Amino acid sequence: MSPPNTSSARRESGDDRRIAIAQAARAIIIEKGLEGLRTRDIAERVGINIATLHYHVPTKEALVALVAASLREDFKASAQRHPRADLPGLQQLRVEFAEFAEIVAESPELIAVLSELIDRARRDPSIAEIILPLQSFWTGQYAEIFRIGVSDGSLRPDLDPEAAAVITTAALSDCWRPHRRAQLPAVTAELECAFSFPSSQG
Amino acid sequence: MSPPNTSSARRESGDDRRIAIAQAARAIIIEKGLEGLRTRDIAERVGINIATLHYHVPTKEALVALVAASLREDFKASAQRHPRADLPGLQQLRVEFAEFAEIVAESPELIAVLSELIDRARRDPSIAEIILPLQSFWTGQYAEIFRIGVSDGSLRPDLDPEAAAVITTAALSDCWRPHRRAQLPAVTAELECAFSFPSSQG
DNA sequence: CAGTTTCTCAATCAAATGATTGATTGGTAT
DNA sequence: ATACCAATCAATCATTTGATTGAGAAACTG
Repeated sequence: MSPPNTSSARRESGDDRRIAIAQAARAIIIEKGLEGLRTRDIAERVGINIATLHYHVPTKEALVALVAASLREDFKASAQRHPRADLPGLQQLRVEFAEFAEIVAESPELIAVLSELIDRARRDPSIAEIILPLQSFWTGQYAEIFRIGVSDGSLRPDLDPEAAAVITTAALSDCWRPHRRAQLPAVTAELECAFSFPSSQG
Repeated sequence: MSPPNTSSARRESGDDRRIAIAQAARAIIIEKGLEGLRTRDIAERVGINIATLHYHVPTKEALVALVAASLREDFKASAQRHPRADLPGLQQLRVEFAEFAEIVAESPELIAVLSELIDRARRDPSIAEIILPLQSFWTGQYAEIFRIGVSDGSLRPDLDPEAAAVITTAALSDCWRPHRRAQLPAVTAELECAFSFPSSQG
């Protein structure tokens, strides 16, 4: 039994290990898709043996669920930032768009992992159970902003908050993709025009 | 060498074979994703030997490209239907939405194949080369309708056709997914409101 | 410290996977 | 009928794949 490379290194805790495994899996999904995700490649990237990987995450299915859970954790972290509840709806929308643009800039490739998991969610209820509520939550936040905007008169009175939220999140997601990224500013500007109330422009 | 199951069956032509292979692959992608696409499963579904599959489509990569090409063929077939060029922009938009709803109803699961290929396009230039032009073409059609609508006054004069087209196609694609399908009518209605010119409502 | 639990590893397993080989069959032209 | 080419097949290959086993090390606990 050869000693660890760093002879004085403590073992990572189980939780830290699983975080490292999830991060490695995410990186590989970005490169090769779920299609190319291999347990050995993950183990290698983390710097552990394949059996160790299985010790911490017993099946490949559990591994994909771990990736989904790690996305949920990330999402939770960014959901802690509250929108400025004192601002008119239209202003809140602008703030959300600016924050979204920041996320895209910080994590340009996260959409690849998300998209793969959304595709898998259709086929795998355990992934759907994690991913779909994230989507709903995100859409729900926009719906709430739209309701506020309709109430305060900064957004169109005939606007359907739920439908507008779907349109918005769909458009933003599409602009997260590499070949659409350059269009994000134009798309957010158009969304603002589309939903704002012309007689209360401000 | 055992005789074929249907002793009087003619051999299929190479083109017919490849069509059958593409269709079988599409069906399997819907069930299992690209992740679960296996050459032997395809061969079995078509009713041929694995070596025969390789005879017609030499590599798995070529197989995925064949699937993408078959989507392109489908798309071409539906792109033959011309929009009513004599109608105002807003009316054309309504016609497009109605036709889109028909496609969704006819081919509810096509989005799964499309989505998997869009994900792969990011990682594989040969797929991107097929899939991205399809997307651009679709978006371009909406942009053209928006330009017409701005000109004829049925749509908002401050509307950005390209951005509006991205928003529209993104929202429609999202509503093709199973968990969003019920929202398609509300979303198309909201898109109409968002882009129409209030003083020329008709 | 000793005992127990957790974690890690190399080696291995059984099956799957994309692909190949060589023989045979089907189809066509002369 | 023959020759040639296209297509098909069973058998096979080499490698990969998710997962397991059993021994040993590391960490924890009393």
